[in-house]
Amino acid sequence: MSGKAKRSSQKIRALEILIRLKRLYPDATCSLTHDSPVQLLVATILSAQCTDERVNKVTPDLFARFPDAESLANADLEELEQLVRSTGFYRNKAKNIRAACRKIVDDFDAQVPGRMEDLLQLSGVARKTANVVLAHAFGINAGVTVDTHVKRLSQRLGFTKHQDPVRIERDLMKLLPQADWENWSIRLIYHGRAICKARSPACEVCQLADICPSANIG
DNA sequence: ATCCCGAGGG
DNA sequence: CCCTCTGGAT
Repeated sequence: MSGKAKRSSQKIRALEILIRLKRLYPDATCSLTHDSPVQLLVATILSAQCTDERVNKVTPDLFARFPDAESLANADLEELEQLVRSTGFYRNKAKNIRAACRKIVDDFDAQVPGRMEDLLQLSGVARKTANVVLAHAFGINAGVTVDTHVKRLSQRLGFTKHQDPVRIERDLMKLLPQADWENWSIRLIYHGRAICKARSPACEVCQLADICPSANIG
């Protein structure tokens, strides 16, 4: 098959997968609890190498104490560290959250910027976090959110051979219509959590097994 | 490439 | 014990 024909068939397979995942997870959405763009930004920074479930356990106390960019920008670092401690990497996360909020207050009129270019200037924010904020706080499909689940499932499904999240994102952006970029990410994350687990994928009950090159049935 | 880092599962 | 969880900076 020619390269062009191969890409075309991959696109068709990707859309079929998306149809099935929409049926499996019709109400899939961002599962980080938040009341504002800055709270979503902070929750997303905290979600690095940590389940959303655990992030959601610390954010109620965190946002009760520091509800907005101004209070987070002026937070006592030790107190901030203790509030986010159980999410892991807590020194980096606390430092990044405070620094990012200081920049938001100083340079962006205390409002989370709605542009990729600006978000990437905030400490602790790279494309993954920026894509989450743009998609769920601003409704902007700037790219494909590539976290550990999207990376693993996209590889297993045969849609990228790369390891670098930026290259994986580029492959997925070519593969999918822009309107489905965030649909892809959110559904793959749900499916990765429930079925296509890192350690022991449940291929026996996976609804994608018949069109997955990595499926291992019996 | 390496470091940051806690909590839970197997 | 080892691996994984919605990564990012050096």
